[in-house]
Amino acid sequence: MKFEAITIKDVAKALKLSISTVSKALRGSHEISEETKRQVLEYAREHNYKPNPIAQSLKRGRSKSIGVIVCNIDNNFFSQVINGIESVARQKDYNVIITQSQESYEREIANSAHLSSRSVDGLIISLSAETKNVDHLIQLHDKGLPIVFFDRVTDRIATHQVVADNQKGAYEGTLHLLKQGFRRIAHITSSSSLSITQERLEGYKKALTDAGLKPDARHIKFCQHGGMIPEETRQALTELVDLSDRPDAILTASDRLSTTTLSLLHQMKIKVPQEMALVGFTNSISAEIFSPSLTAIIQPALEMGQLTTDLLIRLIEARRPVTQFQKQVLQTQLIVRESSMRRTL
Amino acid sequence: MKFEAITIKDVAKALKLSISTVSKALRGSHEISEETKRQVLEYAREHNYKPNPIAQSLKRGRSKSIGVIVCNIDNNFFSQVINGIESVARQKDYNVIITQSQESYEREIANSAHLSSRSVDGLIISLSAETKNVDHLIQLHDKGLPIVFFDRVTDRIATHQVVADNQKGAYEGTLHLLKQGFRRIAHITSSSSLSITQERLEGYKKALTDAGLKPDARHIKFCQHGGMIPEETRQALTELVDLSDRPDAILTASDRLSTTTLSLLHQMKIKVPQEMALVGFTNSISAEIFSPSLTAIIQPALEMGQLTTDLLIRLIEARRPVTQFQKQVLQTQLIVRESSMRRTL
DNA sequence: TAGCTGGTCGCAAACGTTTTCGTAAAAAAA
DNA sequence: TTTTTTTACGAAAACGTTTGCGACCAGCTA
Repeated sequence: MKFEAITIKDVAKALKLSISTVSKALRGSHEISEETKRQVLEYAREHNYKPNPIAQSLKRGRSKSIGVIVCNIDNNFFSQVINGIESVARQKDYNVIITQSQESYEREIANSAHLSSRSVDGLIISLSAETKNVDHLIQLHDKGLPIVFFDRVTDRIATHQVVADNQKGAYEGTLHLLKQGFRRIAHITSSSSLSITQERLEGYKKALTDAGLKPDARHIKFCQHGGMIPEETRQALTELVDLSDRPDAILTASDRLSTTTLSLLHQMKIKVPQEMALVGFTNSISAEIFSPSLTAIIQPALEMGQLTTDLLIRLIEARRPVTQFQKQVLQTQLIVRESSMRRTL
Repeated sequence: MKFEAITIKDVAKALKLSISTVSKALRGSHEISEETKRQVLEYAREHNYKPNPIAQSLKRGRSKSIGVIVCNIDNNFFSQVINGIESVARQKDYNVIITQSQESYEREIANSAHLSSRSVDGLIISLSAETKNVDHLIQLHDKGLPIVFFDRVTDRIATHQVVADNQKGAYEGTLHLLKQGFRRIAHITSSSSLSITQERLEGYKKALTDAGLKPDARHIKFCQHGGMIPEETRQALTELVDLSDRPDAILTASDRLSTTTLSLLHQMKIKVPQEMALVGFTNSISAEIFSPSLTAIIQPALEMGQLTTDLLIRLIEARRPVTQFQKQVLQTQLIVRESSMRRTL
């Protein structure tokens, strides 16, 4: 199977011009007469000439593609972010190559190596739950690969970051539960090494403290694999439920954790919100039709993707080394629904 | 910003060998002595030499990447298919470039053109709801680009197809509703031009006919945009609800249609399943925690992605033109939950 | 007339590989 | 020893572009 395309050489031969003349004409060089340009452009259009992007990449040393590493595509938050990435990338004529780490450190390393060897011009990444060490990214960054982080970021690499205001989001979610009268509020969160985990945890603690409550370590459960292993979440929830002073509400820190927790509560026949209220970070488009409808802390996922990509492309196309880096912080939104109501609506 | 990598030339210079010797040594050619090979391999490993894939692509005329066009990534069915695609592609060392048509014919054309100009070695596609004409794909296929269809297929191009047994799936879903005692069963489906729409419609009709009921055209609603425009689904549902002999059950034909319909029923304060039962084609991982939990016809999405990719790669790597094409039909699975129960569980 | 200037265009190198072919030296056969 | 074969390597072309530079010609100036 061969896919034969017309090349610049064919155009040159047909028009009895040199290859370089054709090339310059196509790029509108001033060295070429208007008449010749017209001929070339016309012939190219008629015969549907498209420059071979691979040859261009080789020549220019840029591939016009960006790599993306997310933990999982099968998740509304990330798929929405990717929608944002794609929209900006397409508009600026970049390709997007998406890979999934599945929350695995190994796969994150493999993916980043693979992407860089595929000559992406830049990398967008949200760290995996297992990742504690970012040396693999530091190496790439030191070699000159532009990187922008979103969501799960690290300060060990000097570059742009795009995040939600996680602390505030968690604070508001917790505050809402407090206002509803819940007092023993637990927190199921992701790997403790993640930036989002730390920030959300702080917001959670701060809300409790501000309300005169003391955060209880037994009420805080970490899922090192970010909920990719269901058993992990089950374990965390079971421990909470078995506590002598069982919590009356839970704040979950991620999309997958939220849906898994709700699902497990169903299985355990624990009534939500009567026996256990729930507020979760989630961008699930179905949160409204959950049973009960789920009070959600929503991140502006689309915007995050767009902003991240915009920053990355600026980095890629910068003429001189960039030394000033931004940390963009976007606001979350709390949508109150049944799962956090003191009395069912 | 430049990303400097070590090239074969650097290796040659360092070892005082010619470029061709190094190249052959790296590929384990028999015409290079064991000693030289050892040296080259060692040096390459130590200095982390990676062949430049762009140069290789240019030389070989293959890019080791495959393009994917789906209507939407933000959807469990497609994201699971993509998981399948990715797993096989990665294993065979292919890159995957994912694009979304958003159910738009225009975008499908633009994406296919873009992907082919980006020199993908093959294309995986599930047609958009708006697509009635596949000339753009025929052109690419005629030029020699291997294509494999999944889910929403067309017979106008002679190539492999991977689909679910849509007719049987719809038949079983409808039959289940009938067995539960529902008699006025409506069907909300996608664009009538889609293969899946036709097949599911047939299954639905056959189940009714086999039960001695006559399919009623007023009970069948098409959404030309596949539910991407919420208003479209609302319109369809409203018309059904306003019928003098209002249906007592609905079979929805796609992931998005199912969740949207359930959501709209909530908004309309129509009790499910008491006033309106619901069975839907969906791969949503949250169907179990919907309110009520949603009876689902599940497609083996992961397998579909894997099979599709396997077939495509075989096509790409075929030494001689392939003339025998397969239509792989995978079985669906019906998961009965509350939304289709005559009496709530 | 001789020298300059602009305007057009082509030559050739370069990007990093792979691969065909040629060739020197070493080994084997005569 | 001479001839043939084998072994091990290098030169160069090719993939499709882009681009610096030189060549050529017309028209102009002095």
